[in-house]
Amino acid sequence: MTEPSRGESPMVALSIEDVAAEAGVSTATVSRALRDLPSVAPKTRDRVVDVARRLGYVVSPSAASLASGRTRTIGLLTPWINRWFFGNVIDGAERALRAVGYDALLYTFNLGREHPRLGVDPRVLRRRVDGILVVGLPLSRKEVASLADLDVPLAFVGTGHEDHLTVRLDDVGVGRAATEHLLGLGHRRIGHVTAEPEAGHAPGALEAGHSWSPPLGREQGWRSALAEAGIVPHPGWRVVGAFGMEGGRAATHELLDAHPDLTGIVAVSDEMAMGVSIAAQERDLAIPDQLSVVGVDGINSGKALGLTTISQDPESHGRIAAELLLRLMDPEVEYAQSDKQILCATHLVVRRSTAAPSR
Amino acid sequence: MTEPSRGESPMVALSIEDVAAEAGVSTATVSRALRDLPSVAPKTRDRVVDVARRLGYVVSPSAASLASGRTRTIGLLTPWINRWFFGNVIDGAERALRAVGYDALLYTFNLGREHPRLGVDPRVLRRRVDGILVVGLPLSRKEVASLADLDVPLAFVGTGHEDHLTVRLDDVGVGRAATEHLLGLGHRRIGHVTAEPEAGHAPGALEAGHSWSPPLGREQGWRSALAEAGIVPHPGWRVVGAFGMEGGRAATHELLDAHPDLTGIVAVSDEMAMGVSIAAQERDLAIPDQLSVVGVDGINSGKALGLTTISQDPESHGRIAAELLLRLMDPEVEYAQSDKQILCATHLVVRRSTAAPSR
DNA sequence: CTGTTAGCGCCTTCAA
DNA sequence: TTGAAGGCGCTAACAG
Repeated sequence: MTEPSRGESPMVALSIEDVAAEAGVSTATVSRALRDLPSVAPKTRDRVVDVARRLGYVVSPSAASLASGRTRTIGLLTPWINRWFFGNVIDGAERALRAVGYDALLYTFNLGREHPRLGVDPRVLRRRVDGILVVGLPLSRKEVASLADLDVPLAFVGTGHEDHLTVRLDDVGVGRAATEHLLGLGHRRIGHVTAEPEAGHAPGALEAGHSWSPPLGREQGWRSALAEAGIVPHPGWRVVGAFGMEGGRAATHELLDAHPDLTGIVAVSDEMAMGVSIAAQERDLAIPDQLSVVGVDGINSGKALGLTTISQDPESHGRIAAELLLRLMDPEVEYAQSDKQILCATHLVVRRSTAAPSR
Repeated sequence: MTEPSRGESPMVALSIEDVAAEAGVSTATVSRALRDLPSVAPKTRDRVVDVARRLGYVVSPSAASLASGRTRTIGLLTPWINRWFFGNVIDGAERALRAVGYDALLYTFNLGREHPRLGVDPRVLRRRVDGILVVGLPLSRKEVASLADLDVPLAFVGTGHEDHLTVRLDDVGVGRAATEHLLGLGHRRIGHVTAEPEAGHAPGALEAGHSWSPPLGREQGWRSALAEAGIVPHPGWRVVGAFGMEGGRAATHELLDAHPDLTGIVAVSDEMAMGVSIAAQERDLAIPDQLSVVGVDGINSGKALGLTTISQDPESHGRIAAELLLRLMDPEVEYAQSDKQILCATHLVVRRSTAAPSR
C-alpha cells in the first residue's frame, strides 16, 4: 500500500476530460497516453501521465469496459479457498494477475451431489470477465461446455480437461515416485490411503478421459509401481477416507486392522499422511522403524514432523496458469494445440518418516 | 453451476433493447422489472423476466455500473489467503456476498517492513468497489485513512481499527480463558509461545489504541490471568517464534531449555501448539502428563491430535462482516456508533493435551 | 405504472 | 501524431 501522491484526494472523481483540459490535449490523446499506446509523442505522453498523477486521476473501470468490451478481470472459480492447495494456487494467480493490472474475481462453488449444484450460474460471468481460471474444480463435460460457451479463454489448475489448457501434476508419476521410494528402501507390502475423488464429479467423466482427478492418478501410479515390482496389491491395501488428517487417521486404522503386515503407506496428501502418523502412534507403531509413510504436497508442517513427501509448488501453478491465460487472451498469439497440458515439477523430499522395513 | 436454461447461448450478447422489443415494453421498464423495483405491474414484470430468461439475457455489469455509480462489488483485502484463518474468513465473506448478488474482488498485499510496502495502491480501488473488507491486515493509521478516503464503507476482520466496524475476537479474553483453564487444573508455571505481531505494523499504532493485534491481545490475557492468580511470570516464560508449526517447535525448545520447570504452555494458535507438541515429543516429555498445551483456533487437525483449544469460527466472521458491510452501504440504515466492535464467540474445547500437573 | 431522454466516462474509428 | 464525434448498455430523472 502506498500513500496518495501528495495527500490530495479529490472529493469528486475526476474524469478524463479534466486531465485533457489540464494537459491541453484531447481526451483521445489522454486515453492513448495512459494506456501507453505507441501513437503518442513521448513528450505528450509524459506530460499527460504527469498531469494525471498530479491530479490523482484514476480511469473508471466500468466506463473503460463498456467502451472497450474488455474488463481486465479474470474469474477465479474454486470449490474451496481454505485448503492448502487451493489457497496457494489462488494466491499465486492473484499476484500474477495484479502484477499486470488485472483484477481477480473470486467465485466459490459448493461441490457435492446436489442437483442442481449450488453455486455460480456461469451466466453471471458473462461480460464480467475476460478469462476464467478454474482451480481444482472437477467439472463434467457439460459444465465445461457451459463455461466454454462464455467465449472467453479458459484454463484449469489441478484438475483439468483434455480440450483446455490445464496446469497440473503428473499425478500418475507422483504416485509412482512415492511408491518407488518405498520399494527402493526394500518395502514390498505397501498400502495406499486416499480420499474420494472430489464429490460432484460427473460419473463417467474420468473414464472417458475428459477430466482429471489427482487421487485417481496417484492411485494408478501406486498400482503401476507395484505391478512393475511384480507385486499384486491385495484389494484391501487401498482404503478411502475423508479428506484431511482425521480421515487419514481413521482410514489407517481400518487399513492396519485388516493388514497389520504392511510396512509402508503411500498417502494421497501430506494432511492424510499426518493422519497416518497419528494412527501409527496410537497403535504404538514406531515411524519409520515399524511403518514408513510418504505424503504428497510438501506442506510446511510436514517439515517439523519429518514427513517424507513428494512436494509441489501450487503457488507457481497459479502463476503459470494465470500467465498462460493472459497469453491466450492476446489475439496476436496463436494458440498452439500442442501445449495444452502443462505438467509441473515435483520433488521427492526424504525426511524421517521413511526407512528400510524391519520385517 | 446450472445449465443454461435451454441450451441457447446467443453468439452475440443481447442488450436490454432486445428484451424490451421482445417483451413489447421500453428499456426502462425492462431495467426496473429485472431489478425488481416496486413500480412495475406484476404482470409486466413476469413477462419481462420470462422473456429475459428465455433469451438468456444478462445485464452488462459495466454499463450498469457506469450508469448507476454502483459496482455491486466488494474488495477483499488480505495479506494471505493461504492460511487457515484468512482463507476461512474470505470463504465466508465471499459466499455471503455472492448470496446477495455481490462480487468479491481479491487483493492480496505483501506485508513486511518494506517502505513503501509492495501491494495495492488504494487508488486502484477507486470506482471499482462499493465497499472494502480488510481481513487480518494490520494497518497504520495513515493507511486506514487512505482507504477511508476512498469514501466507501470499510470493515475489518481479525485485526481492526477503533474508528471502523471491526469483527474480531476478544483476544484478551481468549488468552485469559486458555490460561485460566490451565490454572484451574492446578498449573502455576505456565509459559506462552507466541508469534510476532504481524510485520509491517506501524510502530506505536497499537499503543495508541488505533488498531488491534491478536498476538498482543492474547499475551495480555495470559498475563492478566496469571496476575489474578498471584503469579508473576518470569520474562523468559514468553517466547516469540515464527508463525507456524516449525516456529512453535523452535520456540518451545528455547523456552524449555531455559525453563524446564514449566508444566503448561499457552500457544497463540493451534499451529504453534502443534509445534509445542512436537518439541515436547522430541524432548521425551509426555503430553499431558509432563506438559499441558492449549492452542487457539480449533483447526481440524487439532481434533486428531487431541489438542485442547479455544476455538473460533472465522467463516462466520467473514459472513458477519460482509453482511454488516452491506448494511453500511444501505443509505436507509443509520449507522450506529455503538456497535462498531463486534466480538465473536469462542469456545474452550478440552481434549487430551491438558491435565493436572504432575510436578 | 410506463415511456422518453439524457447522460455515466471512456474507447475507437475516421479525418485531418 | 492528434482531434472530433459516435457509441458501448444501462439507469434515473422527468413526464405522462
